Formats: sequence, C-alpha cells, structure tokens
Amino acid sequence: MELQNLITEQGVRCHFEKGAQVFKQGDDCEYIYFVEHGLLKAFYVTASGKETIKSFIKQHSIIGSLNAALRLAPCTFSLEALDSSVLIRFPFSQLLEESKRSMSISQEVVQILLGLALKKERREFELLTLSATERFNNLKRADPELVKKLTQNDIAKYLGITAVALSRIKHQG
Amino acid sequence: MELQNLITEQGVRCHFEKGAQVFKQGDDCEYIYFVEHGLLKAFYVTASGKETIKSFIKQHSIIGSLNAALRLAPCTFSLEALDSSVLIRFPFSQLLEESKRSMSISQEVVQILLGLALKKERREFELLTLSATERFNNLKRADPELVKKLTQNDIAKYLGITAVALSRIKHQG
DNA sequence: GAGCAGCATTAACCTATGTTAAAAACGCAT
DNA sequence: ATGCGTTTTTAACATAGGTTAATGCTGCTC
Repeated sequence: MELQNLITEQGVRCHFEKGAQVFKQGDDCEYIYFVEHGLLKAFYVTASGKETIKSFIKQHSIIGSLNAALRLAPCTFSLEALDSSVLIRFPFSQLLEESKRSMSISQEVVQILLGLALKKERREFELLTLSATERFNNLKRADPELVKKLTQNDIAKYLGITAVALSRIKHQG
Repeated sequence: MELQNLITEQGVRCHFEKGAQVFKQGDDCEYIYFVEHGLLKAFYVTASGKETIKSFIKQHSIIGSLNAALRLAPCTFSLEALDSSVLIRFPFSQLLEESKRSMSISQEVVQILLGLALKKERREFELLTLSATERFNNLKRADPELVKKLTQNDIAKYLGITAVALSRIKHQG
C-alpha cells in the first residue's frame, strides 16, 4: 500500500458539500482523486443539455478524467458530490513519475487500471446487450444500498433513460 | 519495446482463416493475443441468441478477455477473424510476472492499459449519450476504411442496432 | 449468361422509450 | 399539523428502433 501512503501523505485533502462540483466538463484538471468518504457522480452533459451519468463513485475509489490527466484534452465529464465528501487530490503526472521510480507503485497502478478496465467492460456489455429493465435489475442486484440512496432521476440518467421511463419500468406488471 | 520483443520471441504464432474463432464466449482462455496482421471482431452472444459486437481488432493491437486472463471467469465474449489473420498468443499470467521483474515492461503495461481505458471510456460515452445515427456518423468519421470493409450486419451489431435499422439510417432524408 | 447464395433494402406493423404536462406523494421548515 | 418545494407517478401522444417477410442486388459457379 505504498501508493495509498503516497497519496494520503502528499495529496491535498479537499472537502465538498452535497451538490458541489469537483471539476466540470471542459476544465483542465490534471488531478486524480481518492475518495476518503462520501458519494459522487461523474456525468456528461450533451450539447442539447441532456445529462447522463457515467458512474457513481464511492468511498475508497479513485476517480479522474483520464483524458485530462494525461493532458490530451479537457475533462470529458463533470464530477459532483451527491453527499458531503472528502477527497484527496494528487497530480496524475506525479503518479506516473513515481510509478517509474518504484516497482511496487507501478504494480499497484497496473492493478488499479486492470480493475478500471474490468468495470468499463462490464458497463459496455450492459449498455450493448441489455434492455433498460435488465440494466435496472442488475443495478439493484449489484448494489441495493446505492439504489436506495439515489434519486430516480439519477438512477435513470445512469441507465441511459428518463425518470419517466424508469418509473414505468418499476411499476409495470 | 521490450514487451514487443518478449511477445514476438516467446509467444506462439497462430493463423486463423476468415470465419475461424480464436476463442469462444465461455472458454477458459488465459492468453492475450497480439495481432500481427488481419482483422477480427470481439462479440457477445446473449441467451436469446442476439449478437452484439464489442470491438473490431486491427493490426498491431492486443486483445484478450480480461476476465479470463485474470482467471476470474470464463471469456465473456468470442473472438473471430473477419479476414485471414495472424496472431501471437502469450499467457497473461506470464506478462504480469515479467512486469514484476522489469520496470520497463511494467511501464509498457501501464501504457497499454491506459490506452484501453481511454478507448472503453469513449465507447461508453457514445453508447450512453449518442443516438444510433450519431454513433454511425462517428464511426464513419473515425474509420472510413473499416466501415467499407465490414458488412452492414457487423456495423449494425457494433452500433447496437439491427441491419434493418442501419439501412433506414443510411437512406433517411 | 442462367441459376444460386448471400447481403442489402424496403415495407408494414409492433414495442420501448422520449416528451410534455398534470397530478400525487414526500420531506422539510415553520 | 400546514404549506411549499422537490421528487415521483400517471397519462397522452410522438419517435426510434425491432421484427418479420418480401424484394432486389451482387457476385459466383457452371
């Protein structure tokens, strides 16, 4: 857990109230954030103003816009606290530097990226092959606690449908 | 390019004719494959028999089922040659071992995983926020050559729609 | 160049989800 | 408990995409 120590010791702890934005789509933000506690949502807003949620971020996960962290482009999504949250911010470039110096950090980075890739693959699978109803049932099964905490609106935006459609799904025969 | 050498020298070269399956959904397959040349598709088949394409794999990319490679579960998708293809197969566990021994290999693995995560993120974004028409236009823009080579059916399965719907999209006003 | 196989298009109808708007339920502050 | 703002549900209608089946096109093979 060398990486954990590095981030906790050298990172900057930031507090965000419910509703506060950590970064916004279009920002330059070269940090990654470790969630000490709280709950957040990462979401896209399309040109027409429609919001869709990429993922919910819980305690002890790491989040950041890869595009922005790698300095390839501005953030592709926004990050907002759904509950009062404490994050530790750490420059991604520094993480990559450290990973070049320390074998064990490099290994931890590999593990984190593998975990990320697995999660993204599961999400891609669901979006590509399941109906909204099936995706909703999956989410309830995978994380019932989370479903209880969220508004219908945020659940719907995560599933890629509207709150109206979600309400129909929940009450259909 | 230490990793490249490792794979080319110690991996096993395999030839697949058009239509041949490299591995099938449900298989145990702990290898990753480097595509020396050719074109392949990675796809899911649902319980009801519907096929959806996860990605097309071109020359010089690396492909494998992460779930299977990490020995967490059987392959979640199948891999099939769309053209006669030459792949070099390499055990994923060995790659992780080597990456523990060599800093530069570990760094290359990080780079590959970062690239993979970026690609998955783009795909997730498209599936979540764009209509089938927009996804089709994106694909044409991003890789017109690929679009020319594929059948309408495979393009549709990649977009998450049917060939009938794709035909409508192409010919609509 | 006739016949066949595989792919692409078209048409008709069906279903899931979107949109808008109104009504109902809930949750908090006083 | 009352009232207000927010969230959820319901309803009515619109649209994208699915399903099935028929038709048309392309390129082989003989």
